Amino acid sequence: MTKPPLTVRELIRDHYPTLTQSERKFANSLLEKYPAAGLASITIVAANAEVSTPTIARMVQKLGFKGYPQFHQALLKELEAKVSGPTQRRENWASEAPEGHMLNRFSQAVTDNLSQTFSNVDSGQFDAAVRQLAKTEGRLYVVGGRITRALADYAFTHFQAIRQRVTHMTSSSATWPHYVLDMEEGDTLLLFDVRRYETNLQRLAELAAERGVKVVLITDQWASPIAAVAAHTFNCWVEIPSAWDSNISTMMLLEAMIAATQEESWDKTKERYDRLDELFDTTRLFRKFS
Amino acid sequence: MTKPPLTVRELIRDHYPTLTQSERKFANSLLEKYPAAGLASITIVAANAEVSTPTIARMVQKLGFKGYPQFHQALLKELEAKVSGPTQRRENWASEAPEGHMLNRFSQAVTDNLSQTFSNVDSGQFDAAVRQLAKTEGRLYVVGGRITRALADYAFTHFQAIRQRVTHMTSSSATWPHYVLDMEEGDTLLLFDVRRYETNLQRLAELAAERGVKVVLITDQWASPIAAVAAHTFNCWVEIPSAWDSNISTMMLLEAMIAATQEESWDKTKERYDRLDELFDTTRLFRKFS
DNA sequence: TCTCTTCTGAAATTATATTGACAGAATTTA
DNA sequence: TAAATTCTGTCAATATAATTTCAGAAGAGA
Repeated sequence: MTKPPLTVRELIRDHYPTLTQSERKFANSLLEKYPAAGLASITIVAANAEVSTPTIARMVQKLGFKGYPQFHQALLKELEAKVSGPTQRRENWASEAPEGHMLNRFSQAVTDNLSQTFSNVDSGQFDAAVRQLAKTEGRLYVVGGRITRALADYAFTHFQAIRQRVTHMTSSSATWPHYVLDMEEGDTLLLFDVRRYETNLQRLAELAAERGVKVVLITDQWASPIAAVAAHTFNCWVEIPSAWDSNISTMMLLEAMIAATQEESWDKTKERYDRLDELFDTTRLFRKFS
Repeated sequence: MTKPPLTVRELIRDHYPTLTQSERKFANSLLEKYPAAGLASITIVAANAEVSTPTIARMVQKLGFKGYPQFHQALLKELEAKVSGPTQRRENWASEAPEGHMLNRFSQAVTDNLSQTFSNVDSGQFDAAVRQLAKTEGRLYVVGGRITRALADYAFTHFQAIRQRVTHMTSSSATWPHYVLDMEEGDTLLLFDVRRYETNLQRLAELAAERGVKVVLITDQWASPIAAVAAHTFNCWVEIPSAWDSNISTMMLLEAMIAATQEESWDKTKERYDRLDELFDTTRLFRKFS
């Protein structure tokens, strides 16, 4: 039988009647700013509650802890559990595959990656990057590396539908100088670089930055060296149980950017979409969706 | 002028490029359990991240703190501010972006899609498809449509690393007959088709199936008509708050398949990977990952 | 008011945390 | 491959934290 570990909050409530005046002073101060008010050193905590350190020491022993460090640790465990708790919500959507099946291992890794990636995006940076991507006065160049070429391609296809003046720089770096020649201030370079970082891409980014082009970099959690010259950098978590890296979080961030860019300039975009639809109907390339 | 107090998370993000390997080890462990992993004593924190205490001390100084205690205090201040702030019941893994922000709406939609997709995969089908994809006796053809071309490209790049005899059929359908001419029994066709389904792709699938080629189809939740001739069909949920469809779940399934295929034939694959690595080293195209 | 009991914090003691110096390991560069 | 650089952990020193002791303060009851 596993014992249910009481939270410190509950412990305090239980022992409150037996606490002395100064001890209550501390108890109140902790409950008010829980758990932060209990996570500093005993000295600081005591000063904040305006009591002496022995008071705190005696009280945590009353609560059942061996000493202040143990009490501190208990608070920390609680906090940790709270933060990592929701991740376990994944249980719901595991498929019927057996425990160690690739599908389940994979879903776990992907969930973690997405979670990490999301919580590390700075929404200010994101908004700024989106505004940059929506700037139709300048040209938008898109480029990726060996693996991320596919993502660049995906980005290109979508951005092309949203706005004008989009260029996909082919992955053959021999042609890049021609593009650089035409780059000018106000242009944007959307660049994908995940490990193994490519020196070609770095050169390209440096040249572009020199010419006043704003570089939007999408990279992995370890950050490509290009971050040094990029106007906006985004880190995506990419680790999976495999010899290579996953690009799902990268794709997710990219799609979020596309969606936001579209929203940013919906008036202009809507018309483009309608015209595109018409064209598809005309060419009969696609079946009508039923 | 009020100073904008950067969060520790932001500080880490800003300094990440200049961090050393062990410092990143700690940075990752902290970001993973933020802020709990940084609120114990330097000794404990170091042990948890599996680095030495001086490493931590050096790093927090890099971040701009005078010493570990100052760093600890900064984390605590953040925690305190968060608890007393208005956004107390923040959604689990949403970033710090406001409620209705695109990032948060997007994360919700993506989570739902992945969840749906996962719980609708039949692990038997999955395993069977993987076995088919790992069959190196036959040739593996990969093809996608207007949007999914990028996914096909991604699949091609990875499968090419894993096995021999892989062909990416370009999206220009004019060239397809040439490929079909050479298709024979035992070959595999990995095909992506999401709405709007493309008639070209359907023709192609029918022709291939007639010739005894096993078709592995990755499509959306409404299923492309190609499912009728496919040996294995997988449905991916693709709806997001946008005028277009998301391909994150599609990508996820694809990556899971690649990972499983690689596992299936790891003995053969490992050697290919090593050789590939050597080649990259030789060409110096990529930086060594540090 | 006095005395007894209980509580509290100053100070001393002990334990632990933090930092700095250094040398070996790992990595990059020539 | 060898030299130079950078990184990383061990160890010692120093500082700080936690605990214990104890004398005085505060309150309760007579």
